[in-house]
Amino acid sequence: MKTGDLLTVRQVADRSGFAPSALRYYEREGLVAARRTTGGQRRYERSVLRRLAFIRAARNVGLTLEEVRAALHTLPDARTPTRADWTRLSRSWRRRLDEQIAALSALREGLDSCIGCGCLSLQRCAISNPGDQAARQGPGARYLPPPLRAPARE
Amino acid sequence: MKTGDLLTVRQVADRSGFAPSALRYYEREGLVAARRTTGGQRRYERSVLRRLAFIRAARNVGLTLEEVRAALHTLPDARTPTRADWTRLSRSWRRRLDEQIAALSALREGLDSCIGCGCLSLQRCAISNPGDQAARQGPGARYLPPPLRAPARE
DNA sequence: CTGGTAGTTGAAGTGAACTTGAAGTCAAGA
DNA sequence: TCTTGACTTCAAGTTCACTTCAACTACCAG
Repeated sequence: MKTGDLLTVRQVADRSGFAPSALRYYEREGLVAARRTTGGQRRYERSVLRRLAFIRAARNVGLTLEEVRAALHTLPDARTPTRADWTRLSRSWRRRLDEQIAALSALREGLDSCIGCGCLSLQRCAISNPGDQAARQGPGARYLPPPLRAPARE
Repeated sequence: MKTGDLLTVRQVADRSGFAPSALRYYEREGLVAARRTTGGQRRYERSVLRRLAFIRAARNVGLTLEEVRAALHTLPDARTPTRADWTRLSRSWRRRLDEQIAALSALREGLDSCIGCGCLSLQRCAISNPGDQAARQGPGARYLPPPLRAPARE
């Protein structure tokens, strides 16, 4: 199982926590790259692990793959990204986290004062109408997607 | 457009913010109920609005429809749910919100101390491994889904 | 009674993020 | 060299929460 300092797909899968199928998918989507053996098998550089850590972190924070791709495209192709590169990338998450925490806190406030008291009003409820975008006139509020969950255990 | 005190699908859609198609979907899924006219058209009782407010709130908090259905099934069929019924239902959200906020805060801590400093480690990073479920051996960490977002504006 | 808007159904489509399956190829230890 | 397990590709399937479509029917103001 010696492969110089290049990693097989299984090794990367084991160390990153992503399934091989996900790694192939990410490659198709341009999120990670791999070299090939003469026989066409993937061989990953070690730096892909940090990249994958970034991807997982970003997903956990709630970014879509599209956003992740955009972020990764701001990294230099030529050289291995430095600490400063990663720091710059992660700065935008900080803001996002702050916003998400604020949103959830608002919801919790609303829970105490609104649903907790039983008023659960369509017009004013902070939970059914977060951010006080109360009773949108148009086509009505769109889908507001899923949250951060505990990692699957099984 | 007078319909006694029963509401048409359009009226419910306008007042709840859900599209008619979503209302039909929820009915198929057993989340809301409607009576029918002799011609087969839906007529909703006013109480469906509170039920829908509950559904939207739960979705915003991040519950799946499956979980919402489970929650709604604990409501009494016979009588109109009381404030106490709704309060009981919403209590579990409180816990969920607390957990989500805690998770995000942990992520933010991790951001400052881990990615912020450039260490971004697969083994220890609080962001790529939330809750310190570090480096799961098995099939690897599963998909950890999207966040709470700002409501669509368009 | 007529016309037009609003409503009905069932089936199929959407999009994100992958997974699964079939059919075949490569790598490496014995 | 053989064999076995790891790997390859491409296409299709999965889940969630709906939306869209086609074809048809109901409701009700005039």
